[in-house]
Order: sequence, then structure tokens, then C-alpha cells
Amino acid sequence: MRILLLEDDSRIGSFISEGLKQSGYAVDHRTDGESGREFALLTPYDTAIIDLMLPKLDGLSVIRALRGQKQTLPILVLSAKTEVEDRVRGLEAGADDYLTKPFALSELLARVSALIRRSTQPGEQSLLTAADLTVDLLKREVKRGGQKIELQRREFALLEYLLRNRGRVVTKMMILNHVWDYSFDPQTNVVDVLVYRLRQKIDKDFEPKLIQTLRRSGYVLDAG
Amino acid sequence: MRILLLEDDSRIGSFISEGLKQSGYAVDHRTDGESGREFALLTPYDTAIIDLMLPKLDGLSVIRALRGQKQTLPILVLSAKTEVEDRVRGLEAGADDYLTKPFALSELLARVSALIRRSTQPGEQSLLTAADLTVDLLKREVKRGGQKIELQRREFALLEYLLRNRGRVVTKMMILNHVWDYSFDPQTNVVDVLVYRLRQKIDKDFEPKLIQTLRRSGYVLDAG
DNA sequence: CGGCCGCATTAAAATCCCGTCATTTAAGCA
DNA sequence: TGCTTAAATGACGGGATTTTAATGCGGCCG
Repeated sequence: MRILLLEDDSRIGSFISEGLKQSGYAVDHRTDGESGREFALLTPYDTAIIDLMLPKLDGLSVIRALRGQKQTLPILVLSAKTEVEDRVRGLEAGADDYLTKPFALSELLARVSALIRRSTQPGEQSLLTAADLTVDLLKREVKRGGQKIELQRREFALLEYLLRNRGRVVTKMMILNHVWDYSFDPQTNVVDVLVYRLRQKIDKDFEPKLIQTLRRSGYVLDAG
Repeated sequence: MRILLLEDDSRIGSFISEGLKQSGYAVDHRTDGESGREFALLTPYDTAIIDLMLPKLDGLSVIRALRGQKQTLPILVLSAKTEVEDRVRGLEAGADDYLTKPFALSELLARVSALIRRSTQPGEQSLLTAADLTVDLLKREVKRGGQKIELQRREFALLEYLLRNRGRVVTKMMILNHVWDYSFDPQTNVVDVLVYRLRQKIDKDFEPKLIQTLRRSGYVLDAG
């Protein structure tokens, strides 16, 4: 997890920086707006912490510049200003959170981890793909090689689950958990049968075969 | 509207560039992958058109680099390769569209405008609500008052349709059109029955009643 | 080489979905 | 109020979907 910190006050800056490093983050610390913006644009950070009062280019301007390009980078604003108005201005410019000085380090850390968690969790992906297979979750539409394929509810659920775990091995137990809500083994071969039926529809007439069997382990869906 | 064009063949490049400018786009034309990537990262383009064969850094690599940072920039790939495999590789790397040479300028323009239109329009709402009812289209999950409700396929489709037309009267004919694909009246009371079943699940044990009957007209879903 | 085990495949059985229809209830109107 | 008609309700049943059970097949190990 990589964090960009823009803070000109060296005492506060190293205080925060140290705290973040302690928590296992990689921190880039810049002390002016101009170089801050540059760094932000060149490196894929997971979060940016930005003080509003900065030399050369103020924090709000940095934020606006970033928002023009990186829609998703989570931004936490630091400010000495406590007015509601300032808070609003910060959030309007595109910040995701706002923290007023002075603050406890623990609070900063908590907010940063919240921001990262929020942005990391699969941002509502509605299109899943593998090779020439596409699954549109909103339209509930499955296509392979441009050709539409009708799936039953369980088949669809299985395919979705496999795709969300693309490249990872998925055990039968995991499938039972997610496609049914069983937390136990039903002592039958439901899973095998379902996998078979799904294969008939999405793999049988196509190449490459997407669903691989791993004897004694489970299944993997992967392109290639 | 600002477009980045990466194409090393100067004849084709200026041909495309001229065409785009004629259509009112601002075009930046680069002829190698390295500078292309740099430009793409520094400027907020609305679309990038990328040839796969480029000096210094090939098109696919450029695309992957961009996808690491700019999730949303629409990318159109140009290529001399017609194989399905190449097409797939392009789309897998993160391209949004793929055009094989040779092509008509008009087609390129059409595709570019389609890409821009698609990315500009507000990204598909996936959560529909009314009062304390929520429908998550991605998870296919319906809740009322925090409590999960299981719906059948048709019931779900009907609810989705009613929600998309919140506050508007929806005739039985309209429902037949959208929930089934009937363009004719099946002469039975399917719709009535379906509405009844949906009500049993989402309205019976709750207040306020969301589905209202308008005698001789149809139904409305509204909170209030 | 032979047997066992795990998965694939197929068929049959059970279950669920949902369209139909008959009947009841209620709204609108004279 | 009583009549007409639309909508609500309840029950049934056929077909689709899903589960179960039986059998086939092939790899792997002794």
C-alpha cells in the first residue's frame, strides 16, 4: 500500500510519515503542491493525504488537478481550518475525507485504512471477462465469442463465482458455500453435475477451455 | 473533446488526425509508445486511439500501463492483425474497441463517438430504491426494512421495471412488453397474478404499500 | 498390470416456477 | 343499493430446473 503525503510543516509531516510507516505503508513525503501533483500523476498511489496550505500550489488546486485525471484515488484532506465552509470546499474539490488539526495519529490511521478499504473492495464491477467470454451482471447476459448463451440460475452463479476468482483454485466446498448456502457437504455430486452442465454451455463448443479440473483440489477458471 | 492518437505510420496517422480534427476533436498525435504513454498520463484525454505496432513500446504495453492508472479512459485499438486471438488479446489488455486496418474513416469516427458517448453517460445505476425498499441489481438482492426478500425471476423483473418507472403509471401492456417479450395480449391474467405475487412479498407485511392499483390504467410504484 | 478413487456423464426423480383458470372481492356508477 | 366489470385471490398442473443416483472412464499407486 503506497501513500502520498503532502505536508509542508516538517514536524507534523515526519510525525505522520513515521506513523504510517509503522503501520506498514510505503510513504512518499512531499512538501510543496507542485511536486506533489507531479508525483501523484506519475505513481499509482492507494491514497493521498493532502494539507490545504502548501507552498507553490495550494492543496485544493492539487486535488482538482488530480480529479481531472485519476477518478478513483482516495484523498484525505488535512487542514487547520475548522469551519464547515472549508470542509465543504474540500469535499467539493473532490476529497473523500477531511481531518482538522490537531488530530490523534490513531484517528488518521483509522481514516486512511477506511479509505483504502473502501476503494479496494471491488468497485461495482458489472462486467466480468475471461478470454472471449463476457458476463454482464446487470443484464444477466453471458456471451462467448460474441454469441449469446442462456444459463440457468445456478449455472450463472457458479460462473460468476469462478470469474470473481479467476486464476485461483476453487474447491467444491467453496462452491457449495457460495452458489448454494450450504456450509456442509450434501453427500451428493451436485457440484460435479453443475460444473458439467456449465461446461456444456460455455466450453464445449469453444477454445480455449476455460474451466480446468484440478484432481483432489477443485476447479480453476483461467484464460490460457 | 481531446483525443490522443498513437500511430507511427505518418501517412495513416495524419489521415486519421485530419479526420478527427474535421469532426471537431482536439488531437495529439504521437508516433512512439514511450512518449505516448507519457502524454496519456499527463493529460486528461477523452479517448485514446492506439496502434499495436509502435516503436520503443508496443501498443499492448501502453494499454496495460494506462489501465494501471486510469481506469476509465476509453481506448480504441488499431491493428493490421485480423485474427480473433489478437482481438481478444487487445480487449484483455484493457481496450474498449478494436478496429482492423484497413478501415473507412467514417467507421473510425463512428466508433470514437460511440466510445465517448458511452464513457460520458452516467455509469449504470445498480441500486434502485423506494422508501425502505432496496434492489441491488448486481447482487440480485432485494431488501425491505433491512430484511432480505427472495424473488423469482419474473417477480424481480417486474419490480425492477416498476422501480425504473417510479412514480409513472405502468400499463399491463407495458409490463407484458418488458417482463415477458410479448407484444400482444395473452388473453389471460398473468400480469395480475404476477403483481399479486410480488405484493405478497414486498408489500404485504410492510408499510407504506408501494404498489398502487389504478383501475383501468395500470399500476404505479411510489413511496408516499 | 490391476484395482481404487475421483471426476464425468447420463438418466431418472423430485422440486420449483409460473401460467392458467375458476372464484371471490371490490370499485365505479346509475 | 344493486349491477357491471376489473382486479385479487387461491388452487392446479405442466414443464423447466435442480437434485439424486447409477454408471462409465481414466489416472495414479502399489
